[in-house]
Parts: sequence; C-alpha cells; structure tokens
Amino acid sequence: MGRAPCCDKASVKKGPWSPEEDSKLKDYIEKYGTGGNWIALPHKAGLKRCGKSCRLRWLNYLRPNIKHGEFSEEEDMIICNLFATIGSRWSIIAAQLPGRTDNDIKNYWNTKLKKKLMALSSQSQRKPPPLPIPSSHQTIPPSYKDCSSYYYTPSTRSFAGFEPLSTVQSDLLNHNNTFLATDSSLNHTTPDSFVSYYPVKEKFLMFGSEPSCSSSDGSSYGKEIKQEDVSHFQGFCAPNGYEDNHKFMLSYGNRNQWTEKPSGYHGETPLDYELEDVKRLIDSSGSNNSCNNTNNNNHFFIDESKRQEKVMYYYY
DNA sequence: AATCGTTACAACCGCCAGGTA
DNA sequence: ATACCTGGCGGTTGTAACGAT
Repeated sequence: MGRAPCCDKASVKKGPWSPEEDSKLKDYIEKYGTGGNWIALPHKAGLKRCGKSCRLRWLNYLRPNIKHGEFSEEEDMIICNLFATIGSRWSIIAAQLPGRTDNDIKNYWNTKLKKKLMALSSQSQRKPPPLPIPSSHQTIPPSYKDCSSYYYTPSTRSFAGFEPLSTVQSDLLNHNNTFLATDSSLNHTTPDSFVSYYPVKEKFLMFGSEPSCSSSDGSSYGKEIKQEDVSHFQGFCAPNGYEDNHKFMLSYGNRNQWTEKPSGYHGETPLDYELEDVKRLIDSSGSNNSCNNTNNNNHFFIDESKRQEKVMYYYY
C-alpha cells in the first residue's frame, strides 16, 4: 500500500497568500528546512495550506535570491535560445537563469516575450531571399567543406562556415519536437554523436544550444547541466521550400548531408513566428552580451563568439 | 468618475515518473 | 508485483493593477 493522503483538500486554504502566511512559511523553512516532506510541512508550520501550495510559494516567491522585475535583453536572448532549442521546458530554462523561476519565465514568455517576437514577425511579412543553394542534395558549398556547419546571412546573401558550434545536454533533447539519431546509415556511430531537428513553421530553425548557468542558489531546484552529460552537437534541418516534404541537412562532425524527413517526425511546430525574428531579437542585444553569471557552480558558460553562428537554414 | 479591456503574475490543476509500503 | 503517494512540471485560470475611453 502507499502512503497517507497528502491533505484534506476541503480544509485547506486557497488563493493569495497573506503576509502572515508568508512569514510563517519562511520562518519555518529557515529554521527547520523542508525536511524533504512538503505534505507534512504546512501542519508543522501551522499553516492551513496544501503542501503543494507551500512548495510553490516557497520556490516561486519566498526562496532567497529570487529575482523579480524586468528581464534583461540577455535573459531574453537566453530564453529565446533555449525555447527554440528545447521548447517549453521551463524548469530547464530557469536553471540557466539565476534567480528566475520556471513560473516567472513561463509567465514572461506567455505575456511579453512571445508578443514581442510576434510583433517583430508581423513587421517582416516577407519571403526569405533566394539562396545560393547547391543543386545537388548531397553537396555543400565547396568552400565550406571543411566546416562542420555553415550558415546563411540574409543581409549579405552569403554563407560562412564555422567550427562545431555548441554543445547541448543530451537529455535536453528528449523532447517531442526533437529527434535524436545516431546515424548508422552514414557510418557515423560515435556513441555521443547525434543529429537533432528543431522545427519552426515553414522554415526550420536550429539553434545551437547554449546551456549556460546553473540554478541561482545552488539548490536542487532546476536541473544542473553537467559537462559530462554533454555530447557534441551539430544539427541542422531545412525545408523544401514551403512544402511539407522537407529535406533536412544533417551536419555533424565533418559530415554534411541532405536527407529525407526523419521517420516519426510529424513536424508540429512549437513556434509560430519566424526564424529571422528570433534571430533579430537575439542580434539586437548586441555583441557585448555575455553571461556574467559568476556562480562558481556553473558548469557552462555562453560562448558569445558563437552566438551569431547559431542560426542556420537552408533552402533548396 | 465610471466602465471596460488589457496586462502581468500568482496560484491552482492535472498529469507523470519515481519512490515507497 | 502492485497500488498509491510525493514531488516536479507545464498548462491554465483568477484577479489585481493599470490604461483607455
């Protein structure tokens, strides 16, 4: 059999927390900790609240070092990056933003950031410029053959190659909209190599993941990204014009290859704004952005030198 | 000043994975 | 082996604050 029920829902208080309740909860946790049992905590602390409610109140509001107020452009950028990479996994995103909670970020995204991007999107109702795509599906611009990946700059209509751009926590990618593949068909069987696909409506978007900072207070809240969890990551996908039948450019190690849409991929998009808008937002924060988080527990940092290279897309 | 619409955010709800009896 | 609890998470809702008319 299991444990006793967590609380009698009929007798617990709901709704906004009063300053007295906040004070009781804060005092209790500062004195005794949570004891690893949120369900028992409210009774011990003299609160008529559900344990879940206490936990939420503590994590989202009362916990030390919680940051409230405006998000910086740098934070915007990190959120956009990670959202584009892993979707709405707010707790993971929050773990990269010191002092921010998943709830905070979720609210911020839903109420402000998404609209900001949508507004940018509506400003640019335009087709992408024609691209100098290689005629063969199996080739890449010759001058970039030595590059692990390359990207297209719309403003200059040019390509540039770049180094392996980023790493990503492997378990970040276990996401509905993400596909992992060790590509045996390409004889590329390094255990930690994989290809990942991130869809964006009509175009496809690949952000090199920018795992950065661990949670703000060193608590267990959020997931820490550990270096050893990281696999080298190269990924790229591209649409076949505006059709559904997308071709994907795979890029990993020194290999680049066009391929068919992966089986099992159904292409529902997590984003409904344009890649360029996201990119513009990221670019708009300027070149002096850096992750200044000095938390010594960080396992990651943002490599700003790679930021401009994050977005790659290709048409053919 | 009153009303209505919008925004921001705190809190709740329901689901799930993992743990425990 | 199984039922069920707990903690964690993402989605959604409720409401106070604010702004426009």
